[in-house]
Amino acid sequence: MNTASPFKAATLHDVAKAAGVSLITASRALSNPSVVSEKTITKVRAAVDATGYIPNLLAGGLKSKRSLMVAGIVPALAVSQFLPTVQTLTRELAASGYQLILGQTEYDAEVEERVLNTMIGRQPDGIVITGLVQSQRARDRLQRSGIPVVETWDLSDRPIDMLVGFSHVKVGGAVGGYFLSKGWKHIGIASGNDHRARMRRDGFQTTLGREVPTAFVPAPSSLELGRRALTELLMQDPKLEAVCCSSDQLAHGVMVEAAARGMRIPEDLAVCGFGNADFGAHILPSISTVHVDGPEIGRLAARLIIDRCRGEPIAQPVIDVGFRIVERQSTA
Amino acid sequence: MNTASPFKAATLHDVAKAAGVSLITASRALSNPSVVSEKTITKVRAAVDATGYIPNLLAGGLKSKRSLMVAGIVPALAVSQFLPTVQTLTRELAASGYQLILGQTEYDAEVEERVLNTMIGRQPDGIVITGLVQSQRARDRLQRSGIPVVETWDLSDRPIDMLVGFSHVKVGGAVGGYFLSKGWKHIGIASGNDHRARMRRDGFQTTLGREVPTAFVPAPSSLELGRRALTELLMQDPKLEAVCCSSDQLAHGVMVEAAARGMRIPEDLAVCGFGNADFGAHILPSISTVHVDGPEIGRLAARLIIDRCRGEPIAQPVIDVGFRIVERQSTA
DNA sequence: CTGTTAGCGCATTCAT
DNA sequence: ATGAATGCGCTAACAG
Repeated sequence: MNTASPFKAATLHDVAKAAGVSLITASRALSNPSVVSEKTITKVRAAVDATGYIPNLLAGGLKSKRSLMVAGIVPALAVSQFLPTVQTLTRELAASGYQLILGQTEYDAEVEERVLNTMIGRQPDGIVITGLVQSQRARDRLQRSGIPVVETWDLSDRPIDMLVGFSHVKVGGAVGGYFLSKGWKHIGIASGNDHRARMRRDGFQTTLGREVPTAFVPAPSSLELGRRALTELLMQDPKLEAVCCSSDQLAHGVMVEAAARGMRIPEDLAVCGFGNADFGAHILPSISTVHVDGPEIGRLAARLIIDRCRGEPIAQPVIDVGFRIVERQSTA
Repeated sequence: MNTASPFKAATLHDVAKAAGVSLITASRALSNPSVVSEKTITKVRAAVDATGYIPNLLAGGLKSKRSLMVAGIVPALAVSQFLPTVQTLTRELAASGYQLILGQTEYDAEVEERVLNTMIGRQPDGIVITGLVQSQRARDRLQRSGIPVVETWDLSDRPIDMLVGFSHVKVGGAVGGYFLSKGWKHIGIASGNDHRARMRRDGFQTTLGREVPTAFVPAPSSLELGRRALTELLMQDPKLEAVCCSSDQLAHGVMVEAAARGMRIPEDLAVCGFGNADFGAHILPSISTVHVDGPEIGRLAARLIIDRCRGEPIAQPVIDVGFRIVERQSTA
C-alpha cells in the first residue's frame, strides 16, 4: 500500500488481459476451477505467474462477504497459559485459508470493548475470545453482528454464541478436595487477580468450607511474584504447610522462595500450580498442577468457526474440555 | 459476515440518512472532523449511536489504500523469545489504529513464502518479520510489493527495506570472550538448530578459535531439551566445566540436570543462557544470560512502519539495538 | 463547509 | 463454458 512503489501491483484485470480471457473467467479459473475448461485454467495460471498476481483479499472479501480473517482476542499475548491455544488456533485456521487478527485487551474491560468494535469493523468470519465477554453491551453488539463467536477458557450457561472451555469453579473445587484429602490445615493461596483465577479460588474455598489466606498478585504472573507471594503468606501464617497457586509460574516462584528459606518440598511445604506448563514436569521437585488441553481448545475453536462458515450444523456449540489434576513431587 | 443474522449491519448510508446529511459528509465527520462543522459532527455522532454503526474497514481500506493492518510473521507464536516483541508491537500498533495479522512460518521456508504471499494479498500497511527472509524470490516479491517491511532480531547489510535487530555473530563472539576470560577449557554448547542460534554458535567458536562439542536440539527449545542436552554433552566430555546455551530455557534445563547429577553450579559447571527470560533472575542459582531488549524491538518496528505510512522520512532504516551480557550466579 | 461523481478490485447475479 | 453488467461500502477528487 506504499505509493512510493514504482510497480503497480497486477490486478485480476491484468491477468485476464494477459491470458486473453474475460475478467470473470480469470476469477473463476482461480477460485472455482471446476467450472472452467482445462485449457483456460492453464492459460490463466501462466498469466498469474507472468504478472506476479496476488489476489486482493480486501476487494474479494468486500464483495463475497467472506474476509477469510478470524479475530483472536487475548488479555495479553505473553500470558503463557493461552499461547498453545492461540498457536494451534492460528495454525488450524491457516490450514483452511484463514488468518488471525490479534487483539489485546490488556485486562481492561473498556479496552476490550474498543477492540471488539474495531474487530467487528474488519468483518471477520469469526471471533475467538479468551474468557467470557463481561460487558453486556459488547455481548449484544457481538450477537447482533451475526459473526460466529467462540468464547474459550471458561464455561457459561449462556454464551454469546459458541464456547470451548471448562469450569474454573470446578477446578478450584477439585484442587480443594485434593488438599483436604492430604489433611493439610495451614493452607494459603497465591492467586492472580483476574476473573478466572478468582473463580478457582472461590471453588477452592467453598470445598474447604472456609476462607483461605490469599496473596493476590497482578497479571501477568511470574516466578518473581510467586516468591513475593510466599513471603506474604508466611507472614500471615508462619505454620504454612501447603500453597495453592493460580499458575505454574507462581508455583515455581513459591518453590524457589521456599528453597531459599531452607524449607523442603513437599515435606515442609506442598505446592500446587495450574496450567501444566512444560517446565513443571522437568524441574526438581516437579510441580503438581492442573492440566488443561490448551491446543485442543484452539483446535476445537477453529473447527467451530470453520464449520459455521461453511454452513454446516454445529452438533455441540458448548464444549467442556474438562481438566485433570496431575500429581507430581511437589505434593506427593 | 453471517447471513443468518436477522439484522443487516448499518452502513454509512444509513448514518447519513439518519443524520440528514450526505454520505460523504458523514464519512468526513467521522474520519476527518476538522473540516466539518460542530453541529454536523454532533448530528452524525448521534446517528452513529442510534444505528449502532461500525465502519467497514474492508471497504475503507479498498478505496483509501490504507488497510490499517500490519502483518506480523513469527516462526511459531510460542517461541518465548519473540513474545515481548510481538506483544509490544501489537500494543503500539493498536495505539495508532493498526491491527496485527499473525502469520506462523513453522520454521519452514516454504511455509514462510506461502504465508508472505497471502499476507501481501491482504494489503497490509506494513510487514514485520522475525529474522531475515531467506528466499530470494520472497525478498523480491516483498520489495516489489512496495509494502514497508521491517526485518527484526537479526542484522544484515542488505535488508529488504528496514531492520531492527542485532548481530548474533557478535553475541556469540562476546560470550566466547567471556568464557575465555574465565579460563574454562572443557566447554560445550547446547543450541537450537535455527539460523540465528547457529550464527551465535559460529561467533562463539570463532572467538575460541576451535570447534566446540555441541548438542543440537529441535525448536522450540525447552527445559526438558536442556536436560537431555547436558546428558549428551557429558557423554562427549565427562570433564565438562561450562555450557553455553542458546536460550534461558535450555540453560535452566542444563542446570536442573546438573543438580540431579549432584553437580554444583557454578563450581562444577558454569552455565550461560540467552534472552534474559524473566525467571532467570529469580531462580537459584540465577542464570547468567545475554540481554536483548525485545519490547524495544517491537516498539521501534511499530514506529518505523507508522512513520513510513505517514510519509515521514526515516532517519535510520537499520537499527542495531545491541545486547549485553548479564552475569549472574550460574557463572560467577 | 458541504455535496456530486467516480471508482478501489473483485465476485455475484444474469445472460449467451 | 464464457462474458457483460452491477454493486459490495467506502473515500479521493473535484465541484459548489
